[in-house]
Amino acid sequence: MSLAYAILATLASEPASGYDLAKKFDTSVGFFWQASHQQIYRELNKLEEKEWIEAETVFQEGRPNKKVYTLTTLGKQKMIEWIAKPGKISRHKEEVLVKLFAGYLVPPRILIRELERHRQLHLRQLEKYKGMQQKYFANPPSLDFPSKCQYLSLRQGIRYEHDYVGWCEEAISLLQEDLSS
Amino acid sequence: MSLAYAILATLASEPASGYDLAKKFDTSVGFFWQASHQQIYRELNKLEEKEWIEAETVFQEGRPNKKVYTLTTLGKQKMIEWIAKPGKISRHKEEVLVKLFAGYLVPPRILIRELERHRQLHLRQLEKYKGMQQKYFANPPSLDFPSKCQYLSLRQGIRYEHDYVGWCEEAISLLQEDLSS
DNA sequence: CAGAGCATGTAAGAGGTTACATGATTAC
DNA sequence: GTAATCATGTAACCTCTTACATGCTCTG
Repeated sequence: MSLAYAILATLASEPASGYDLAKKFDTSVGFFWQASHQQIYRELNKLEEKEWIEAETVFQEGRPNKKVYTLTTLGKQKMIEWIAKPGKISRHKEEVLVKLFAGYLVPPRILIRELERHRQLHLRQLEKYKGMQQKYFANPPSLDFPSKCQYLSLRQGIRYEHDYVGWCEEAISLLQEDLSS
Repeated sequence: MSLAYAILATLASEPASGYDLAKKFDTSVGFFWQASHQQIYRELNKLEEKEWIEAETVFQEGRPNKKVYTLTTLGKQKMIEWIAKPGKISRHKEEVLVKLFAGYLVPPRILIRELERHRQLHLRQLEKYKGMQQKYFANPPSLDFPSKCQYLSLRQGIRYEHDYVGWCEEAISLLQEDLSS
């Protein structure tokens, strides 16, 4: 059900087509929710049927026409109700940790190599987020309420990636003691 | 596919029944991978068919019989191959952040209340993990290789929860400035 | 003229959730 | 006697991923 609300949340700030949404799910909204274009188009049809959003076809020259979706009053109301409703704690799934859990089956250097790879992937993500922070949210206390909300989403991403990199380093250095075997 | 490997990883350390596995997915393995008993039983059948695991029925008095699963040589080999194969970065989905992203639709106090709830849930989780760390992994450098691997999984959980609590506090204190509206 | 970007979809299958179903024993 | 624990499953449904499918324009 959360995908529906992630779409509504995005449409709340401005109307968008399925294609636009797919792009946002690769960047901004993508910090905390991912969805492929296939999922998005399917969900948009469902939401339109329920009349939480409405579509307007925009004719374009030199480009395919697009259907631009807008949040309806009903949709906005449903979004507000959902925000106010206490939510469950999100448990995350980490493939690397599954590997590590049975990591004693392979020589430590294999694990270290994989952890090093992940360290670099997360480091790259961290740099990207930090760049965005500097560019769009230079002075947090001066932001208006809507911007603060989105700034705090980005802050989560930054903290998470920073911490992940730290954990990789801790893990690598502990495993290095067993490198002889 | 990862659920299969999460089960194999668990069976690698000791044979277990579906019921035993379900319990572990609520505790230790549950730090980084969650699964319901329905999923587990379905997956166990698939893995038995592929001969990655094998079952032995254990007759019990006063209790229902159980099927205890063991990793086969093939299963162990598949697990080792999977560990060595470079994996993708796991992106996490955070419902609270979807709420925050459209959080300007509701008064700040609603958001603060929800963030406070999550702060407490994660704090409780953190205390639980810290307790486990003290109990089972008091002196990390002295641990053997297999224990180190499992210790590092727990460390991730601890870091994650600690950081999450920190983010909640940061978010709450920033939003408190808008509390008048 | 090749490749990237715009724009929208279908179909199959894997993964995951919720509800239903049974039945014995043990602890309070 | 009520609830929790042990033990295993089926069925329906929803969500998510991967692959396939089309066709136009703009940039290099």
